[in-house]
This record gives sequence, structure tokens and C-alpha cells, in this order.
Amino acid sequence: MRYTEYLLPTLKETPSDAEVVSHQLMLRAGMIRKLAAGIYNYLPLGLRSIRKVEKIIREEMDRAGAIELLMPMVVPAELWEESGRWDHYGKELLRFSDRKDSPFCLGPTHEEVITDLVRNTVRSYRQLPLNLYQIQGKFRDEIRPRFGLMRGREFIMKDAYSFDLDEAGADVAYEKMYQAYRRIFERCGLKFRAVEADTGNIGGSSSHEFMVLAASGEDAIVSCGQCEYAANIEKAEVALAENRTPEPAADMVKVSTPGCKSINDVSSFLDISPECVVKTLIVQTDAGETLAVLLQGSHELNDIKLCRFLGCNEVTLATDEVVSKVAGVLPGYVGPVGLPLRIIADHAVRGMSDFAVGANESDMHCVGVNLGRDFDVECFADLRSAEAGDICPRCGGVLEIWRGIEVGHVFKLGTKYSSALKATVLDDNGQDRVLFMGCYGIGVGRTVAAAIEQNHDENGIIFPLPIAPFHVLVTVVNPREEEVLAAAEKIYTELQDLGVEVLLDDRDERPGSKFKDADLIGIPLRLTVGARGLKENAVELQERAAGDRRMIPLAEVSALVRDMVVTACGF
RNA sequence: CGGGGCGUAGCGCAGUCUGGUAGCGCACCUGUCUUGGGCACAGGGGGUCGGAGGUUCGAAUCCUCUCGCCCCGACCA
Repeated sequence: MRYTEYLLPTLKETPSDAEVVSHQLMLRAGMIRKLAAGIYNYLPLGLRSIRKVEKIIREEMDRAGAIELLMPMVVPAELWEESGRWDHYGKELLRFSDRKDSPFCLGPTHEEVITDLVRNTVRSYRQLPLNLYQIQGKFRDEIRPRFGLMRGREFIMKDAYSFDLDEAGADVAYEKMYQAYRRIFERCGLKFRAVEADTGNIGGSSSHEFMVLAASGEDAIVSCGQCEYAANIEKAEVALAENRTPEPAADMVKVSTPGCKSINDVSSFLDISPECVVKTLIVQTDAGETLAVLLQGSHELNDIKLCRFLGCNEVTLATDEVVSKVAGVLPGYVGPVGLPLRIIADHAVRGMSDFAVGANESDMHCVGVNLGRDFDVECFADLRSAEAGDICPRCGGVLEIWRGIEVGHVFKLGTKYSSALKATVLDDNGQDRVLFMGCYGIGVGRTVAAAIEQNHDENGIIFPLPIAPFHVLVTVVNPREEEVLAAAEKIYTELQDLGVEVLLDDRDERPGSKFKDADLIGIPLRLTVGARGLKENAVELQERAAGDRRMIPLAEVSALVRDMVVTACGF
């Protein structure tokens, strides 16, 4: 492709409404343009990158035995009513009526449609297992679209749905998808982790998220330095410590702690470590219960674990007013001794003795407090979030914390949709059997955005070769010099004949502008053809990632570049 | 949906408080010049100041309503 015949509108300045780097760079590199909140045009350069990801996905899905189809984006309401989600999905589901006033929605996900298709077309267990996928535009009327392609309202998604006769079959399908996903993100050239995830409200028993590691990621994940264990922080288990309760050595004493409302205040005022303080959090559930949760001072409450433990949907920290009413004191001085509430505690508290707690009196704490002697708790549970340095719950190694961007998610759905929509087949005994399903999603645009989030510098994007819009950029230093232009065009043609995707910057611009644009759009390999090098019969090769430059003889350059491309993405 | 902020040329912004001929940088067009890290000079085009109503001799500026967009929270690929 010749730059002068292409549409590649780069921006020198950063548009003010773009907050995160990937969004800024995609705008500046001329990959996307916004049409409305959360809705984007994919410009030629951006589309090329997206198509690369799609191609890798297709190849790996096909390899794993999945079959591509395409479902409509517009879905009749009756299917959603049948699954019960028409009433439960909320405003994210964009609803509208056709000219006959029949209700429809734009599909934000396609469990209903695929299940309907399968129940109408698959009759026998002999047609199973089946895994159907599509790559399609989705629409979710997000409350708050943001960060460009990272969280748009309209977005491109690969969604796959597996159908099996029984749970064991579904497990096999799940494992195949898990492995396919690993290959997909490896082939994209991304650093990622597959983590155990909370199943959220889609339901189902087991689930993994695929997280592209990036400092700006919205999710925190933990992974073990020694073994394969990795999990979303929402779900990461905390290994049980030895938990022998040391014998109390001190008497409980009330001490004055004026103005000490936080754990840090208390521990530094009393000159003890935060690990010797127990914090008492008053929480309220959506079921209307108010209770106290005890944690070691330095630990963080994990409200998802707490919800799961309590069997409720939501917990919130009680307001100052509520705390005053139930504990008789403002937050900061609440403690378990004499507290007239249900009290549960994190496992770590079980191993503590002679600790400090709030005294349920303003500006007062108690020290030398001990479980069992001074107060009791109803039970112990895993209620805190894992931290860097914690012991791995699987192998005893040390846990690390990373930040990640969720680009893929695999779920075991069980029979939730198949039973709601009565998707059954006959088994070998002629009996109706409800299908076991799995669903598997990848955000295609988000994967490109995450790749940029993970791979950029102050000058622009640094594309991993397998998903770069072009493999190589050939910069013509001065296209007005005939020998220079001719040499560049020769390389351009040679490379194309070798199957290399090349962008020829033949613009009559100053070299500086072209180099700046080259850095911005992040094509991994760059050849600079100028009079200076041609005198030596050579061109300069620069890798965007490493930045170092070397001169390559004209006669060798095309083959060398082809080899580099083949090595990186094996086309 | 709750809280905060912004709409002035394609992009980035000033001007708004204190009403008085709509500006700057970049980009764009023409010409000359220049060509290994966003040249230089000269000339030029481009705006119903988000929209509607109001106050006023006069509104980008003050008032009312409205639309759009961004940021912080709960949701998700």
C-alpha cells in the first residue's frame, strides 16, 4: 500500500476527550474515529489490525473444532422473554419496535438465539458435540462507555457456544476452548494470564478470564510465581495459615487514642504494627442484615467473597449514621467486645492474640484483647483479598499481583438456557436430554486496544508483529530523488511478492514528519531508503520495539525482512 | 442513574468573570524554498461561538430550557 493512496489521518495533538493511552494512540494513529459515545468508525489502519486478530481467532477456533456461523444482530423480544432475560437484563439491552410495533432488541450476546437455533436443528445425541461461533458486532447500551474501544457500546466480539449431552462432555469442550484461547493470545504476541474468575450473574459453575497484562488494566489479578495458579483478585483464595491460637499473655486494657480513626493512626499512636490490630467493619447486605466483619488491620475486605459467604447479592459498608445507631460510636472506634451484632471474622484473626480493637467509645481503643476470652465470633471464613507476598493456595509458592485487561472469558453455563428454552436431544435410549452448554467470548477490538496499552512508548504504538496493520514500513527519505524512489519501489515490490505486508511512505514530506508518523503508527519493522544509504548500496533497518538501527545490503534486505516476519508470525 | 466538568475553524486552546467588529497555534490550499527526526518565507480559505428562547441599542459573554460529550462510582468482551 502506498501512503499517498491510503487514508491514514494521523493527529499531531492528542484529542482532549481521550483519557487512556490506547484510546489516544488509536485516535492519533488514524485507526479509529468516534461517531457517537462508545461508537466508532474503524479506519483502514485500525481495521487491518482487527482483521489480524480475527484471523488468528478463526484459525484457532477452527483448529479446536468449532464451526463458524453468523447470527443476526436484531433479535425478537420473544426469545428473550422465553429465557427470562427480557425483564432482567436491564437498560443495557437496547430495545425498539419495528413498523408493526413488534418488540426487538439489539443482541448484546446470543445465548438465546443460538439455543433456539440448536433446539430447532439438532435432534439426536449423534449430532453432538457441537461448538458454534461467530465474529459479530454487538451492542450493549453501557451506562458509561469509555476508553475508546476498551469499553464501547458497539463492539466486535467473537462468541462461541458449545453443546454437549452431559457435563463430562461440556468439561471437554471447556478445556478445548481454554487451550484455544491460550494459543490465540500467545499468537497475538501478548503477555497475558488465564485466571480463575467469579462467575458473576451469567451463572454457571466454572469460569476463566483471559487478562492482557498492562499497568493501566482495570482488574487486579494474582498469580503464583511457582505454579500455574492465577485468579482474579475478586476470587483469589487465601491459603489457610497455621492458625494456632497463641495463649493470651495480656489483660484487656482500655486506652485513650484521641483522633485515631484509621488502623494506621491507631498502630502508630500505640506503637504497634497494623498486624496487631483487628478492624471491625459494619456492613449491610441487600437482604437488610447488618453485621460486623473482623479483619486483621492490614488486610482488605473482599466484598465478593463476603457476598458469596453470606449468600447475598450485595454488601455495602454501613453509613456513619447506621454505625452510630448499632454500635453507639462512629466508625474508627467500633470493636467486637460487647458489640450487639452478628460477628464473623477472617481466618487471619483466628491466629491473633493480645491485639487492639476499637472500644465502642469515642477516642478509645482496647489493647490486650483476645478471642474467646473477651468476645466470641460466630465463625471464621476467607473474607479478605489476596495480597502480593501471600502464600499460593495450591503450591505454597509466593503470589504476585498484576493488573490486567479482560479480553476473553470462558464459562460453563450448564443447562441454564437449554432448560429455559427446552433445548433437548434424544439420547441412545430415546430419552429427551437437556443440553449442557458453555459460552466463550473474546473482545476483538478490546484485544487490539489492550495490545496497544501493553505495547507503546512516548512516541507511539509498538505493535506485536502478528497483529500489526502492516509488517513493514518503507520510508522514502526524499521521493523527489529518482534513484531513491526507484530503490524504495523495488524493495516494495520485492517484499509484496514475498507475501510481506508493506506500507510505502512515498509522501513528499520532510523526513522528520515521516519518522514521527512511523513511530506513532508503530509498524514493527521499518526500512529507511535514502541517498545516504544508497551510496553504500544499503538501506537502514530499524525495529520499532528495540529502536536500534543497522544497515542492510540492498540485495539481502527483502529476504531478511521476510524471514523476520515468518519467524514472528509463521504465516 | 448519582457526583464533577466541558461544548468557540479539522485538532489543541484563549476570549465568558466585567456585554461593544470572533482570535492564537497546528492542520488545509497556492507559490518560492528545503529534504535522515514534526523546515523557512509570502499569500489564502474556513465559524449561524452545540441548539432554542429570553434580557439588552447591542450577547460567545447575562438568564431559562434543551442536546451532546468527557471524568469519578456500580456492570461487562
